[in-house]
Amino acid sequence: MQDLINMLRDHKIQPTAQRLEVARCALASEDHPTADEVLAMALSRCPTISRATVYNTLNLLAEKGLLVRRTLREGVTVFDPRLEAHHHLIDTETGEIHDIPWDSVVVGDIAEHPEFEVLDYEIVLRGRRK
Amino acid sequence: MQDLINMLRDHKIQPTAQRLEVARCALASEDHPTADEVLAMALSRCPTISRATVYNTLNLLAEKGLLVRRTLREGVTVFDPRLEAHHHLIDTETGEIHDIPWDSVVVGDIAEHPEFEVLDYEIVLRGRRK
DNA sequence: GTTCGTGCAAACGGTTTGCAACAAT
DNA sequence: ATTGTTGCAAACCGTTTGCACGAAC
Repeated sequence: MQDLINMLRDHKIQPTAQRLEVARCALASEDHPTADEVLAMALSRCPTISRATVYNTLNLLAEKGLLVRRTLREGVTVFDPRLEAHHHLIDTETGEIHDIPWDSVVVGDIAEHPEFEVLDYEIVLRGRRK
Repeated sequence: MQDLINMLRDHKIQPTAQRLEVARCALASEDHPTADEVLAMALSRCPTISRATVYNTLNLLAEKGLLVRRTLREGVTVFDPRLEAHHHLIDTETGEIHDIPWDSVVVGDIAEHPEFEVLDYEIVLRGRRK
């Protein structure tokens, strides 16, 4: 708890009750929650929190580098608390997003592109439960 | 033109004027247009076409396998007429999406995942013009 | 008392849907 | 006559924004 407060302070975010709750839910999540899913989680402990505050806070956390916004699902933005590079596997049946360690996919070489300098890449795998 | 009609017929799509125009715009596109971008293109030749028809037709074409819906941009679905496997490079400055040949990225090995059978994967590269 | 964060409601943008008019067979 | 397609408008859903109230320094 105190850790959370310090983490927010370190990133120049004033720790309020609502922000702490949003951060707690989003940063601890093993999933890749949408804003509405974070709202649902947060409401149980913080029954007056509003959708706007959740959106504002998630965007603030993303802006300050504590979360990453990702476009892995159609129509919604999901928030990813894992900051280390990794890939994603999307369950084709349920839509669930799972993290894949960076090293579990060996990318040999990315051919020089004549016009672009490649800064970053990410692999999206799709699969189904065995 | 006749080719287009046949292509639609082959996929059990009744070729109407509007559908031909949407197909023409979307399938010939080098870009990865959004529905609204297709609408804008289609309107010049087919001035009465409606947004609903464009959406319906694009979804129909995707359903029948002539187009692929992709979630490469936040908030919008883009339509991709390239059916062969390929990757994508997103210009971090402009947001433009470019196709990357499948072979230009050598993926060595995807580690066996204990719980999932990987059916498919795709690489999203991000970069900027040199 | 000023600054900043909150909550509500309205607005917004992309997308889907219900429905009445309309072809086409 | 039946079937399927169009265009409009309304609805929908995720997200952002304007604004007044309220808390904290």
